[in-house]
Amino acid sequence: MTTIKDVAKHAGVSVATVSRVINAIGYVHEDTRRKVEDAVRELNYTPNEVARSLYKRKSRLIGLLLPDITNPYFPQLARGVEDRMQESGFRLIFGNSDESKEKEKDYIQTFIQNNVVGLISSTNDPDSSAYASLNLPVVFLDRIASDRPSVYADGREGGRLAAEALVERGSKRITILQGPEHIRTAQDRFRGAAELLEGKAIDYHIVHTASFAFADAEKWARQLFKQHPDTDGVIASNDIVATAVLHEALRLGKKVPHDVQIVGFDDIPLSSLLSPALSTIRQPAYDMGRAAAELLIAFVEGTPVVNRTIQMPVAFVERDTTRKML
Amino acid sequence: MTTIKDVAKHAGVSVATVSRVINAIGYVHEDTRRKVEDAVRELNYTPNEVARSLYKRKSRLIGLLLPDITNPYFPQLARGVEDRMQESGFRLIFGNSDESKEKEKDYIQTFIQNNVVGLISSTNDPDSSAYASLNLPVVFLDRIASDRPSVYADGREGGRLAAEALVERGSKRITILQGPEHIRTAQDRFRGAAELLEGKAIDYHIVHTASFAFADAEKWARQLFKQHPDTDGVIASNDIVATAVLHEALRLGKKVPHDVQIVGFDDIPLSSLLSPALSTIRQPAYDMGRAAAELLIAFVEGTPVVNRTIQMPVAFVERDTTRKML
DNA sequence: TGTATGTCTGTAACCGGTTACACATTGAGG
DNA sequence: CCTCAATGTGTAACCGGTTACAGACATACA
Repeated sequence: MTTIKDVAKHAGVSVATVSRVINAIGYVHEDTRRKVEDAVRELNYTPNEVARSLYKRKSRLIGLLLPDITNPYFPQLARGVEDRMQESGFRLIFGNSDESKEKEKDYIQTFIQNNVVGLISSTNDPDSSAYASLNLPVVFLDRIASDRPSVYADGREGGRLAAEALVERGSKRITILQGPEHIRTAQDRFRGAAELLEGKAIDYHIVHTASFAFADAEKWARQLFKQHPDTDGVIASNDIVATAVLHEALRLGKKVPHDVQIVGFDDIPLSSLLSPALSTIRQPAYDMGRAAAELLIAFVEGTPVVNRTIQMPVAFVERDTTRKML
Repeated sequence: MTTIKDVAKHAGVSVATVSRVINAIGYVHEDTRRKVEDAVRELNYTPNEVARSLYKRKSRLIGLLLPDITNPYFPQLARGVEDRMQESGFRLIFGNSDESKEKEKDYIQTFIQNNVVGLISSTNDPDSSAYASLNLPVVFLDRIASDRPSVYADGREGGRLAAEALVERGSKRITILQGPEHIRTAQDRFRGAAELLEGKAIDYHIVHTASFAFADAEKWARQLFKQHPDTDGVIASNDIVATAVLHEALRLGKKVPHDVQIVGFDDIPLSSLLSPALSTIRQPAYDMGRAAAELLIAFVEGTPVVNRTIQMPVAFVERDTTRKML
């Protein structure tokens, strides 16, 4: 690899001068600058980021920690983060945490060891000491942290919208699948839906669920229709679970949306491709990723930040698992 | 941050000794070792990877370059890579190339600047100079490079299996959606299918497609049924395209699989969730990711490697877009 | 003419590790 | 008791950048 010394020798100047040229800092004579630039070009030189990072104690790397990139919701978040970071010349060190504190700690550890300048995380426990003790800017994505920077969607409004959609379209006996208790955003959705139904004095039941995995979701779907066979409206905790419910309903010979209406949450790409296509509450995942990146960059670069927590809007996406309104 | 100097002072030894203890290299007296270990624990010290990387000119970082993590096929590859790398203590710098040579070069550049020890890439042009001139181990994933390490699925056999499945199940007028011409694996699938149909002297048509994106796929699906309305069997270049074809067929009022049979390629998670569920040729994406990581690790660590190119088996997954055989 | 200021450049210390080398100590074997 | 190898430890150079500082020179101004 060619180093700054090679360039210096080739251009007949000192390394300090080369450094000044590359970073466009301090005084450099026009002629000298040209000589150095020529040398850089001829030797095809690019500075070693590691050496830079060592001296400055700062890299151009950002840590990104997601539960599981295989879950169709997260690639969009990741892509949003990546695109925005890329625009400002930051690169991502990426890890799947599988919601394991152990793995999370491990990753945070190596992030620090690699001098990352910031961290974006979708952890279930933003208030854990692992984050509090970090003297690095951290942005929580799709998660809510008390009093720490975060970007998330308005789950409560989403829950409300889902419930409202079902009620308006005539569901009388609604079942809410309550998402994992340890995920605050999931609980917000649940709360929003429950509040609206309470307000309208509509009868509803709750089925508890503990994860967002499809394999588990099938189990809860079966349980749902066994416990509440006369349900005519289901609010699922996300689109994966909604898909499982849809499948189970069809398997039981129910007509969707005639016999049962179903509303999901997230609007993952899959949702529009199902038959019938899934009605759902859309979260702007890609934009949330971008927003989180934007926020982190502001912290890293010391730009003043007005809103440290950003709540993104949600919207009801009407497809074919809810009845058409006249 | 606590450095090796702090530990040395705290333990009353030199930095060299601390280094020896951490790396378990050279002679260190038992008592000294304990003192150092205590100091490490008390100060909660972890070595700075950047400094290490600078001296050794090698990091514990691997570059991973995928076209687009948002495409549901790639997260599984990525996850396979990540899991295997994680087991050996390597971390990933991740980038989306969008099949753009520009972005690819950019990423490769910064990978090198960050002293990555290896690179896994799903590029469309493995033989480009950008890779040839690299003096880094590179493994091509889901792509075929002439004479360079790569991991991919047996596309030709896959194409053959797809065609065979349709023929066995009675399709007489088959249309093959030929995938993007610049993607070798896609062409292999096409070739495999065409060969089998030639062999059986079955009439078939070809519709050209240029990408794997869903929006485009819908267009080709419409074109397909317009140009060949009597088609009773479709071999799609991947599951995304197959999904679009399925939608279009249903929209046109065709019964699937009675009127038209459809076979996809990849077996992305979506496929089993469609109604009717998609019959497809399964590629073991997760395992391919793992295999690529495994191969790269062997190169990095200098382990002798017997097979530099690994072809993974494919299998026909029978679901509901093909007729049941008796 | 003397001094201050601005321009230009190089030397060397520094970032936090690793390791070559020198040196001291110990124990075994003759 | 001497020699030699094995063991244990520290000093300092090195990785490839950045930057504080000093010195040289030119120009402006009193």
